[in-house]
Amino acid sequence: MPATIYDIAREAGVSSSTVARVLRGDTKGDRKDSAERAARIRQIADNLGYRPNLRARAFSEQRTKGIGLLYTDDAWVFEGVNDKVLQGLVRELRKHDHHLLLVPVDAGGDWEELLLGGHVDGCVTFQPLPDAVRDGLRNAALPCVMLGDNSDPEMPHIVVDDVTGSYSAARHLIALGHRRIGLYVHKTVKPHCSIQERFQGFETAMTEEGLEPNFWHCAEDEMIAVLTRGGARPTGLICYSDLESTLIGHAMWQYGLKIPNDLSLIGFNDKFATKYMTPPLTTVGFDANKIGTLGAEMIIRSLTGESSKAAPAITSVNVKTQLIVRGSTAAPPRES
Amino acid sequence: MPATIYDIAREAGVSSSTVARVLRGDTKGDRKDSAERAARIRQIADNLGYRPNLRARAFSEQRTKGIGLLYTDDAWVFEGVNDKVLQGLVRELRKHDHHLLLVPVDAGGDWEELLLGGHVDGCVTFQPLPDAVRDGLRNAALPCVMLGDNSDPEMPHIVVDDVTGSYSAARHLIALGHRRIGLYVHKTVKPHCSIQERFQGFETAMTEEGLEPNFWHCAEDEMIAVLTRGGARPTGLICYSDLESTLIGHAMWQYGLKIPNDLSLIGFNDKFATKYMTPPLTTVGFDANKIGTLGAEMIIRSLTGESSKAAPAITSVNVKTQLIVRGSTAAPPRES
DNA sequence: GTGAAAGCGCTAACAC
DNA sequence: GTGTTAGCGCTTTCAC
Repeated sequence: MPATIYDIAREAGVSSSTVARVLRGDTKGDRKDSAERAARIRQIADNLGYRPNLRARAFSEQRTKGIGLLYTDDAWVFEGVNDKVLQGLVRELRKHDHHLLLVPVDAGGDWEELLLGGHVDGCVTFQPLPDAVRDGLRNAALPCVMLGDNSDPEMPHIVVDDVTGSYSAARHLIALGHRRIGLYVHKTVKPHCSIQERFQGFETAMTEEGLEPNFWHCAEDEMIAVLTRGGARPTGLICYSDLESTLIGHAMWQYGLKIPNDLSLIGFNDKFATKYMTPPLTTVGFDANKIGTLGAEMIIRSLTGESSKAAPAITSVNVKTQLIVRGSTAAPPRES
Repeated sequence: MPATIYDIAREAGVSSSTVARVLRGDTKGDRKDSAERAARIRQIADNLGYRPNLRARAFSEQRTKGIGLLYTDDAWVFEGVNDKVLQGLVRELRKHDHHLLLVPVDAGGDWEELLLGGHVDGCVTFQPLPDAVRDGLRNAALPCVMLGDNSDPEMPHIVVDDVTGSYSAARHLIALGHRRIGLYVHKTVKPHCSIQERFQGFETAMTEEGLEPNFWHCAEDEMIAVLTRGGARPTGLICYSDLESTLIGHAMWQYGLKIPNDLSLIGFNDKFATKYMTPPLTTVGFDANKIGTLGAEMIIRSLTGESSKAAPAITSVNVKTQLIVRGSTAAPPRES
């Protein structure tokens, strides 16, 4: 049975409130006798191996210091760059004495009791939330920060500067001499802001040059069929993420086509493995860890409700992207 | 202000315990008046949007239904196959009405208060724990299950059948005609059971054939130097994980050497991307999701303390491996 | 600076 | 089957 403040109080011959205050460090140490008493209390606490009971504290303070990470798609959370986001998020939350809970919120997730029962003080999301969840959070007035998603204009969010990212990717291909360039999104990626914005940057670059912004949102087979047909096939392809790049790169290899000779390929996210692809992948990177760190700060801030002060709550952050040129892009093949 | 059982009790004109009982479903419904009253209570609870306060419940029940995932190395948790383990773990825990907390336990993790303060009922680990953490858990009598690690013989664990996995990998290479075969572990991988056991299976296969079980535990540069020297270099390499395979495969490509023509390569873990490598990687796979699922069941069981009954507590599970033969292995080059 | 006491919302033991 | 009551261990007020 772990020691409580009462055990300490009894042994020290003081009241429990004194113990609580001392252990909280809420004592000035003006008077000499007080300081001595405080030292003794601390000593006793130490001897007894005292740890504050966090369940009791949570009950009393009416908060758990827990943040829920809400998600519907397992693969999306752990694959790709989101692992880095998650790392940054957890670490930063711990610094602020908070912790992260993994909460699937889809059909089988059984999220209602957990979230609305007050087991978390706030949430963070990686993906657009199901409507039911969003309404639930709103009713419960649970603060929420969206990471890599701005599907709900009322919620604070952190997104990647997708427009600039895809713009620079397209520009890179154009500079190499490509004219038939496409943007490819796998059909399993649900429509959301990132797709739109990556298209927008791409489109801008293309129309600046009077080129057609080809767009595909389909299964890989379909995309591959387009890439392997003769004649006016694309010579450059910007992929929505490194996943598409992997699939396409692999298919090209199967068809005996070379990257970058036959097709220049650009990915998105710069996940770890892409620099070891054959050839290493040119990709649009960004500081994923920072997204997590910033996200943690934002949710913590909205918990403490600093928004009411002079500084208004930060509601939108845009993380810069950077094109990382590696071996998967080159001048297009000569027209034969 | 959310409704409590007292609000419901007042409105229904009954006591709070009756409300609690009814909402818990702990009522037989024998008597007619009771059933009616129960229905009315449920109705009122519904109208008031009642949710049980989990903080209060946790305080009262002296448990949070939270399980901590303890780790020291961020990359290790989220990279590789552990993402699948994690998915299985979270989902299964949710089925049992528990949830998962991510808890870094290294120097900056600040884990003590969280774990020893009773904010979790048990733990799961992916890696050997720092001694301080292990002692802390033991003192606090916190149940713990180790996943993919058996460094502490006193703790229940789930491991992969590494011996058989590496044995079959070696056997595969031998059958293809290889004689100079090595096992490679990256130097960043700390010595632990998996390394030993993968070596053991490998060694057994090699000595059965009177071959030398070459072993390297070093940086990739060093390994690559060995692989690219002339003469008696290895023709087959079994890698500790898919990471090593990726690094080595990439280096071979840089040196203009072909896989599998110049070197047969085998990975471990069968992570998603390996089947899209060029060439697709032959690898030792296993059901990572199942490890998570089983792990969840084990920790839940140890929480409810079923071990005291007739069935003894399960303390060790071995997950089967399977060699997945793809394009990265072939007959060795002819001796020139 | 200190102590007494109320309260957080639920569970569980007990008397009716 | 129902109501009463006593905790759970902390925080927070309010006298002193």
